[in-house]
Amino acid sequence: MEGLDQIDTQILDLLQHDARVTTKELADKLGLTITPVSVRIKKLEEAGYIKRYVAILDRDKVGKALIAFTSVQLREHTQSALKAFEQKSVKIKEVMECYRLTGNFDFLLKIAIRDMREYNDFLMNKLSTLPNIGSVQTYFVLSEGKSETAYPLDINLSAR
Amino acid sequence: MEGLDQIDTQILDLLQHDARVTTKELADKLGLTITPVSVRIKKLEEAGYIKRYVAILDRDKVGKALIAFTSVQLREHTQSALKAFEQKSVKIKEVMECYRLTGNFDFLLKIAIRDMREYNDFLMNKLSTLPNIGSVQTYFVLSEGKSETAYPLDINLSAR
DNA sequence: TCTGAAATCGTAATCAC
DNA sequence: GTGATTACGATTTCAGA
Repeated sequence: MEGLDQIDTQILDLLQHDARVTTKELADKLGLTITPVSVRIKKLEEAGYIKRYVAILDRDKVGKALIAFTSVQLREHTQSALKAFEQKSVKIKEVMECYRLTGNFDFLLKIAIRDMREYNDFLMNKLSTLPNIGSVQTYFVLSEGKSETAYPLDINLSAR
Repeated sequence: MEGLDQIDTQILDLLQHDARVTTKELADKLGLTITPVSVRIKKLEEAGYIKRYVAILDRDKVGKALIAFTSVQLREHTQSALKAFEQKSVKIKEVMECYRLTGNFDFLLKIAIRDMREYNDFLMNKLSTLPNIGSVQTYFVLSEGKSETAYPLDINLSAR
C-alpha cells in the first residue's frame, strides 16, 4: 500500500475516534457505497495503518483513580544499561507507558494505580528494585484536561 | 450497576486489549455461553465502564513520527489562570494529552507532530500565544518502550 | 475503482428450561 | 445461567459498468 488519499485519511480519522461506526455510516459520510469503504478498511488493516481496536475504559470506575508520571535518571548511560532498564520497567504492570527522552531525565513512565498506597508499593517494591536507578521524581496528575488516543491527522477539507 | 465481579473484570480486560474479539470467543474463554456475555457487555457499556471503542493507528505510518512532552509553568497560579490555560491548550490539535500536575511544573502536554519543524510551529505560533506562560521545557521521545491504552486490572486468577 | 445484489457471518432479542 | 430460535444488520463476494 503506497500512501493514503483523502478518503483513506478520513476513514482512519473516523475510526480512531469511534471504531463502532458502521461501514454504512462511513460510506454515507464519504459519499460512497459500502463495498469500497469495506475494501479500504481491510487494506488499511492489512497494511498496518490500523494496529488494533481497543475499548477505552473509565479509569475511575475500574479503580485506577491515580495517575503518576515518574521520571527516572539512571546512574550509568551505557547502551546496555538503558536497554536493561527499558526492558525491565515495561514488564511492571502498573507501567502503562515508558518513554526514553531527550533532556535532563532519561525515562518517563506513566503509572496507573488505585491510590497513594499502591504508588508507594510500586516505588518501593518494583521500580526501586531495578538496577542502576539514579534519581526518581514523581508528578501526580491533579486533573486530566485531555486524554486522546487519536492522532491529529491532516484532513484536507477542500478534497470533498 | 453496583460493582464488578471477576467475569465482568475479565470481559473488560479482554476488550481493552482487543475490542474485535467476538462474543463467542469471550464466552469460550470465560466458560459461558453467548447470552450472558452479551448482556454483561451491554450493561458495562450502559454503566459507563466502557467509554468508547477506538482504532489505534500506527504513529509513524500516519506521519506523526515525533512525540514531545512539553512541561509548562504559568506565571500566575490563580484558579482562573490555571483553568484558562487548560481550556485553551486542549483546543490545540497537536495536543493529544494535557495534565495538571503536582510538583515543580504545572502542566504536562503530550504533543504529536511530524517533525521538528512542526514542533517549532506548535511552540512559536500556538503554545506561546497562550496567556500567562512562564517557562516551557520540552522533552522529545527517543524511543517508546511501551505505550498501552489498557489499564492494569486486578484479575483474581483463582476465581475460575 | 466504483455500484448493487446475493450470500455469509455475528449479534441482539426472545423463549422455555 | 443454558441452549434454541429468530430477526437484523454488517461484511464479503461477485458480476458488471
